[in-house]
Order: sequence, then C-alpha cells, then structure tokens
Amino acid sequence: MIPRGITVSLPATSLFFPPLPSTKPLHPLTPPHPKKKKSQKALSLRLSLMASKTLTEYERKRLENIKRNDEMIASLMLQRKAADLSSSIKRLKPQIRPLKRHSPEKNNKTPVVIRRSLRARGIPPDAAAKGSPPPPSPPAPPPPSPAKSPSLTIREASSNAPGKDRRLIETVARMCENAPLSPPKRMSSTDGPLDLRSLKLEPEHVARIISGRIMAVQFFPFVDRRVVAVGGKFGNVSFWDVDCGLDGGNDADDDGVYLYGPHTSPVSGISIQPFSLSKVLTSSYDGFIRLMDVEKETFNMLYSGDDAIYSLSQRPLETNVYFGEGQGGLKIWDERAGKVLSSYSLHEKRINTIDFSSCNANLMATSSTDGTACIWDLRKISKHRPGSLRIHQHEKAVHSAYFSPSGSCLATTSIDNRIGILSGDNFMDVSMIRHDNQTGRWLSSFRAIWGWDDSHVFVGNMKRAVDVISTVKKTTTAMESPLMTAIPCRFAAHPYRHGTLASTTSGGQIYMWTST
DNA sequence: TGGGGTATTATCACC
DNA sequence: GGTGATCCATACCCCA
Repeated sequence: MIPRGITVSLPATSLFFPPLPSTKPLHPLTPPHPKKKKSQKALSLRLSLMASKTLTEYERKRLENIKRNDEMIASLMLQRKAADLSSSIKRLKPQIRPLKRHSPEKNNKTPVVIRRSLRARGIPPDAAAKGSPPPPSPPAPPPPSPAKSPSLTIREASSNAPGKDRRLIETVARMCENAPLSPPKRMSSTDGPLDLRSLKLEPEHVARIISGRIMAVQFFPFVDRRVVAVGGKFGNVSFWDVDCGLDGGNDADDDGVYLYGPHTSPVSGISIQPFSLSKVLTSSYDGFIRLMDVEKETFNMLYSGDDAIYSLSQRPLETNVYFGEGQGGLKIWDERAGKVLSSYSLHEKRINTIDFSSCNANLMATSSTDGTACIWDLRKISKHRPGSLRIHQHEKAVHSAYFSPSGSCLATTSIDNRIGILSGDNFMDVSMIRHDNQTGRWLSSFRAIWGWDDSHVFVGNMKRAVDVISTVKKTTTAMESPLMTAIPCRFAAHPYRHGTLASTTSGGQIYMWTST
C-alpha cells in the first residue's frame, strides 16, 4: 500500500551498466594533471560513569568538549553581565564599529518568504494535500546583509525579530545537554531494511526558508530533534527547527525558522561535528570560513583567503577543517593552532565535495569539475607528489563523491548523466548508472547521497521527484508528491532518524520526507 | 591552445 | 497563464 501523498513509479527501471573494467592502476598514481552546560553535578555524574569504563576516542573528545563548554559558559555569564551593563551605555553613544550592510540589489527584489506552518496560517492541511501549492506567505524583510567584518555576533548577522535568536540558542544548548556519547549509528542488519514506501511528505514538512538557491544542506546531529541548516546563494544561512512546536508555549510567530547573513557570496558548505553540536562551520565563495558558535553567540571568521571556497568537510573525531579552494586546491586548517596546516593541489579544476570514510578516516574522497573523483590516503599524500589511491574518471564534471555509511562504497555524480557506484577491494568494482543530471544553469547540480545503509542512494529528478537508486537490486524508483512543486537538487539524511530525508531546491524550499 | 561568446536549463515575481 | 529576469555552471564552438 502506498501512503498518502506519495506516488512510487513501478515497476522500477533497471538502468545499470555492467561493471566496468578499471582502466586505472591502483597505486601509486598521480592525478591527471597534478598542480593541482550542563550543571557540575550532572557533569561529575557523567564523568564518574565514564570512568567506569574505557573511553573511546569519541567519548574522550565529547567529555573534553563538555568540560570546555562549561568553563566557557562560566566565563560567559560574567561577560553577559558586563554586556548588560555596557548596553545601557551603548544606547547613549553610536556604535564604534558599525556593521557594513550592503545587500545586493537583487536581495531587495526577492524578499525571503518566511515559512509559516499551515496551522499557523489557518489553512487546513487537506487543501495542500490535494495538490494545491501552499499560499504565498506575506513578504518578509530581505535577508540580512552579509558583513565582511571578521568578528560578527549572531545578533549582527541575524535578520530575525529581536529575541527570536534566543530560541535557537536555547534549543541548541538543550540538545547539547542531551547529546549522546556515541557517534551516529548506521543501520544494522537487525534494524531491517528501510521500507522506502514508508517515506512520505506531509504538508507541515514543506517550507520555503531562504531566498534564492539552496547550495548546501546539513542536519544538526541531534538525536531527538530535527533541525536542518541550509546555505543560500546570497550568502545567507538559515535554520529550520521542524520540532519547535514540541517545546510548547511558542506563539504563532514561532515558525522555527532562523535566518542569518554571515557571507557575501554563495555558501558552499556546512559542517557540524557530533561532539561539538554548538559549532557550525560555513564556507563560501567569498573566500571566508565562518564559525557560528551558538554558546558564544558569535559568527566569527575562521579563515579568509583570496580564492573562492567550493567545498568543506571535517574528518570524524577531528576539529581540523578540510576545504577546497580555488582551482583544485585543498587546504587543511588547524583549528587549535589557527593556521593552515597543509596545502595541496589535487585537481585541475575546483573541488566540489570532500568526504571521509567512516571505517578509515585516512581515506578521503574528492570530486572535481576536472572530470575525476579521487580517493586519497591522507597518510601517503605529500605536498609535491600528491598521489591518489584511486581515480574514477567521468566524461564531464563530477559534482559529488560520497562514501557509503559503512565506508565500503563510493557514489559519484557527474553531469555526464552517470552515477558511479564504486565498491569491492580498493573500490575497483564499478557500476555506472544512467541518470539525467542535466540541471542547467539555474539549478544546483545534483549530488547523490547515501541513505542509512549501503543499499540506497538518493538523487534529484528533473521531473520534480526524488530518485532512489538501489545498489542491490540495481533499480531506480521515483518518490513523488504533489506537494513537491520544484526540483530537489541537494539532500541530507538525518544521522539518527532513519527515514528522515531533507531535499532542497533552487527556490529556497525544503521538502522533508519522513518515515512512519 | 586559450580566451571569449553563446546555448542550455527552472523558478519566481509581476502583470 | 504569459513573460521577463535571473546570471557565481558547464560544454562547446570559433577565432586569434
């Protein structure tokens, strides 16, 4: 039985090509053209519990972080009191450093339509379920003008009503308290396979939360809450707390959407580490990497360069930042030292994605407009002769290369209308799947992401659907909904809630599919 | 061979 | 429902 609001195209079409013989030697190989708060009581309880067993690296890092956060909060309480005191002074004299606000003209022309739930707007869900698109929300103020100032407070970057930011800050703080001491668990065989037909799109899970094209999307790794972060074309970053209604006491204006403008150019990447939930990293074509620290209430600059940053990632259990800069460059930013640790030229053209294997954090996958997806062993990578472990050649630009949840497979997406599934020893078994990836100029390129196990990848469909490719059955199935009125381009899978999938469009919408 | 020009594509605001 | 504007991607063609 197919749930309401979803149409599944059956029978599925087998579109797999036979595995291709690899034409590239395994190793060593050089790329084609290398130039390229918690109370003290609770904390001590947690520590004593942890002392009773051997700590894993992950747990150790989490405890360190909690400890650091507590110290920080203690100091912040003092700072807050000082700030309260000085605020009365600020009202009497002008700001010493006024925030530069120079929003692009087009931003004023295209005001963001802040999401209002159907319930809040007094519209019965049935109306939307019948296929009629949600009525346009009243125009909201234009997105915040991004500032080039290295130091920026959350309030300065915010375009939310005064006081609204506090809700997001409090939510994140609460989630940090309940953060698990284990990393996201991938689906085990005992969980059983996810029934894709159980995925459905409800009217309250459709929202337009940003103006313009969504370039990047990421879930906060919260166990009990669905909060998604998106980065937009105008340098804006928006958060959607889908479960904000669970808190109770919220007024009708609390739509769970929080909008900020930390960048001046498109946001290319978002990274949130599970052991450091209050820190959100964003990268942009403006050459900046910003760190949104929810506890410090800042949006400070971490790194700035002359070249555009096209991709951003972090290794599991590590605070260093890996980012793709300029034409094929990869840099590693040492967060503790506050400087660039290493710089490599890995590709001929821009690096579109960087990803790390969950089973071996030394394995890094990159995808590039130069037509290749490469797997690198970070232990063997050198500045002068960066040699990749594996090169997967496409005919045209490659827009993503992501490791599967187990780390044993890699999915690549290229505008040559193929999706590659690499598996087996040294990723030498290759299946090429035909898929229309011609998004053109006005849409973000498609990037196939893995679901919650190694059996499915999700990718956009030019007919306003989500294509689900089974790597086992070698079939492609389209998930459709009348609520989906635009083409989904970029996706994120909730790390803890299996079956919760965020799909985003070039019109600023999010469609959040959920499993019942 | 490299740089410049152009075609392609979807979405949204406005009429 | 039609139309114009968008313009931060890419491939391809042509010409110097």
